[in-house]
Amino acid sequence: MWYLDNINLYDILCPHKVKGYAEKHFIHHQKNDIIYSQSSSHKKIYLISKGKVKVVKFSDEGNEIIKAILTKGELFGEKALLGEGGSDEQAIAMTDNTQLCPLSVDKMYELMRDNGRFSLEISKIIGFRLRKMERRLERLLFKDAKTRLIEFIRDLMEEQKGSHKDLDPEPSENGIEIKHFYTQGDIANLIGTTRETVTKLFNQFKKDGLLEYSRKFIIIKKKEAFLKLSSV
Amino acid sequence: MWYLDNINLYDILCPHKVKGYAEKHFIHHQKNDIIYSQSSSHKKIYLISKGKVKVVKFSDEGNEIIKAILTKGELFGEKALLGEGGSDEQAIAMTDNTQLCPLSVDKMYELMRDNGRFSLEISKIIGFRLRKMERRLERLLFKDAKTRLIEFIRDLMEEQKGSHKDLDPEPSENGIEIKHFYTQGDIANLIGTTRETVTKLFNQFKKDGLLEYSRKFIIIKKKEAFLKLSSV
DNA sequence: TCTCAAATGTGAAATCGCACACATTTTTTG
DNA sequence: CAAAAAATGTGTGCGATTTCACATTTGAGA
Repeated sequence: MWYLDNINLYDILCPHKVKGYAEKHFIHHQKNDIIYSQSSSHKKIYLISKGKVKVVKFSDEGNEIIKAILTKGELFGEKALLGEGGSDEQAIAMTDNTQLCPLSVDKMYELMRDNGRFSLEISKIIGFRLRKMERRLERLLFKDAKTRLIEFIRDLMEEQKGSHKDLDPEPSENGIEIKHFYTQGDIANLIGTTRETVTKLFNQFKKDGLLEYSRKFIIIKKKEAFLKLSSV
Repeated sequence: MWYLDNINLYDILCPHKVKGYAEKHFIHHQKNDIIYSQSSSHKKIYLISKGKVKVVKFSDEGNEIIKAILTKGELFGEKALLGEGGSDEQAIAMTDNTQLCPLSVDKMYELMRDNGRFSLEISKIIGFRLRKMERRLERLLFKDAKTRLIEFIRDLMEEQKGSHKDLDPEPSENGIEIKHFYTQGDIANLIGTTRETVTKLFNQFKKDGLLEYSRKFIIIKKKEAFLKLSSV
């Protein structure tokens, strides 16, 4: 009962919404809008109700590191809970008509104080994020670029299988179709390599008849053979 | 008031301890004892009251990845809160006479439900861990091994400055003395390089008169020059 | 105090994937 | 629909690290 993996914050925030957080309190953003950058000392946490959001950080040298790409039902800006000293993290809307439910840190504290279930869910969300980060780090440390790409795709596959249990995730006709919204550059960033390397790997896979790549879909033709390519 | 960076869970757990968690409920471990490995389906969270604990994960190939090295006042095993599906993480005592205060997940939930302040602190602890992980990842992505080592040492320096405000962290006599308990192998693991590379870098630094290295101490001779070595 | 395993030191050879420099294709936007 | 901007495709040289193979030192435990 408490051990649910799929958290739905809407359920928890619903009563909160009712108590005066009507529709008009949602905020909307267009593609590439900056929702916040740390410099503007933001003190809000956001729950995504529509669209996609990219949380990034720019290193001193101007490199972009993608911390997370989030969609409906997910939460970001939770670092505001930690108080000052945050890095210059930015949140950017990736789609038009991105709809967010903003919560001030103070409101957040209030909710956490009053609602045990809510606090727990927040802890879990941050915990899951930590776990994901650890996986990313682990791969970066021990696997080569090819393996990292394969595991990234495998994760995509499993996430998709998890979220739409109703949909058949495996139309045996053409292979396994994975819907996605990453550019090769994004993928490169997430797995810690260069865009060029990702491109070359995808084309290698394609040439070997293992998968098809397009902007919106990855189709795994030969799952077993593909997964087996990972080093060790 | 809520924005305290240094969290002391003892303050929060004290009432809890009083309510029946007397001294006898602490558990003790000797060096290299395995406190838990995920396989044993542990359902506990631990607060360290004495000693040091290393949380590691072994990858499929048997490589060790150090997730965290923790000391008094810090908390681990919090992934138990997330429910099943954890990786095969292990926690190992690094020192003799390591003293821990174990809390069952259920007790934890109970505490979190009843005590808003407590929940918040837990969220913050996990949040700080996440932030640290992100820093580690960022460095790994964009900095070379030398820079990573320098920044690792700088972090050590700052942590030490932060925790003992009473102690003078800078005996101008010889330089800045940093107490530590890492082997070069540990450091290599934490910054994502090989032990050999760390050795060579330390010796390079020593040769250049920038620092002294020993098992227990690192002494920064020329802080400015040393920090300036990092690439950009 | 002696022993032995763990930690540290060092060099030579091998290499992954990055950086760079473009060409081509696709998508967005006015 | 045309023009500009993003995203993708591809080759080449190079360089920071890894790997491997040992030597030496340290310190914990018996």
